[in-house]
Amino acid sequence: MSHTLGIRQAQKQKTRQALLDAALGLLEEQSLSSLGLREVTRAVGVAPTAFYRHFRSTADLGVALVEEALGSLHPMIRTTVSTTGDSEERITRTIELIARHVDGYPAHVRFIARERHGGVQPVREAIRDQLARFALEVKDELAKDPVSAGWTEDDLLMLAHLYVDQMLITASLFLEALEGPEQEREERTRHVAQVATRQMRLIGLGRHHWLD
Amino acid sequence: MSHTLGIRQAQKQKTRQALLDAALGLLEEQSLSSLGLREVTRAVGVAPTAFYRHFRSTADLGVALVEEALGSLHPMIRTTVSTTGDSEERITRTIELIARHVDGYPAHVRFIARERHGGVQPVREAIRDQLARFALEVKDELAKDPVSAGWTEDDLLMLAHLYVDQMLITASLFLEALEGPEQEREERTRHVAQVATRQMRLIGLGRHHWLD
DNA sequence: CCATGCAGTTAACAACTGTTCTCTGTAATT
DNA sequence: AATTACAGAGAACAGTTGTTAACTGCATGG
Repeated sequence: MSHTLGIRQAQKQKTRQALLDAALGLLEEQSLSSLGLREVTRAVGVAPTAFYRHFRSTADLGVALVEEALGSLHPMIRTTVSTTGDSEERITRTIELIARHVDGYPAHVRFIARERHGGVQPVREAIRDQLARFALEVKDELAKDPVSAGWTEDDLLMLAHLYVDQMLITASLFLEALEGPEQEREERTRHVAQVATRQMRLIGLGRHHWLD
Repeated sequence: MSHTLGIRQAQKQKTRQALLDAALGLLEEQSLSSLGLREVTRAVGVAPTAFYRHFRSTADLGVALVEEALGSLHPMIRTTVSTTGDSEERITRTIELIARHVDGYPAHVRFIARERHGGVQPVREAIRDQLARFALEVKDELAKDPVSAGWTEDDLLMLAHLYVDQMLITASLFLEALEGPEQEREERTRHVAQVATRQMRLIGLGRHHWLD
């Protein structure tokens, strides 16, 4: 069912993506609410008016960026949480996967962390919705685990939210470590991983004794 | 040692505070990186150039706002964490205190949540430093608790950070509940409190079984 | 009581912003 | 082959921005 786009539509998507990429770059040093439409088009090398062919406003572009940054992440979440092995192994693998993701898409991570509580309402809402979806997916995976026997849906969901928030905080800390001076980078990254691992371990302990 | 300010200095501090208040108000609907100096002075009813008598830039004003929003919070933290009673009582009281604080200073809470990962580096750093101080204070209080016997300093600190982050997330959720439509407000607030309580309880459980 | 310091004002600057309208070239459709 | 649709260019708009300079009035310290 994948219809090959005509030259026309292909070129359009290309500039659209260029706008998204340029915006993401500019957002390393500012927030979305101060991102100007002209600023973005200038970075791409296109006329300011061309912007309107793709987005109604920078807020609209922000929502598209949320889609790009989080939309493609769902399969990864599912496979990560449902990975086999004892809980210690699972924690190590999860932390490692977060670190790898931050390494691969630092601008995406920064954008989500920055705009989650940022000044643009539609973007905040889009992020909140995506994270709620993540929490639901994590909940479903948690439910499959024998440890979750006897848990109510509500309790599973509150634990899922705890995990999701914790993963976001960890990702943001990894990012800060990356932004620091090169020589401290490795040590800071290791430190973040070590702390995050123990926090996850502690939460896991609480999980095991929840029904006592 | 409190020297009564002259008429001159008193008036200066008055306008300075007016600038801070106006900025905090304007920041409800945008981020600091898009806050204009003229915008602030206009809201106060003062000439744009007067701004420079108090702050070098809006980033500088942001740092001052961090001080105002978090600086006065330290005594509260100490007394809260060190409050007596069993852990269930302590959790209830902590959540209630957070809710009360968000109710009393919503703009401050919003500002911290928004700019913690925001686009202005000096402000991010100021918030990070203050939160690190909080974590240290929480650590000190945790250390006094008999439950912490045998814990390493590192483990106490990682738990303290977990608590601080959790408190911030909870505060932000309370704020979102406040911002919603009036009729849902009470129920949403109750729901946030309920989830946060159980998350704290689960972390507390993990804490008790940490040395197993 | 007079001289100084300084919070706040006024005016002007070049540079920037979002948005509208009109136009052009060319891929897509008929 | 002729027509249409539409991504992008270009120019112009009124309004905004941060920053500088020179000023005014008044509380303060000698």
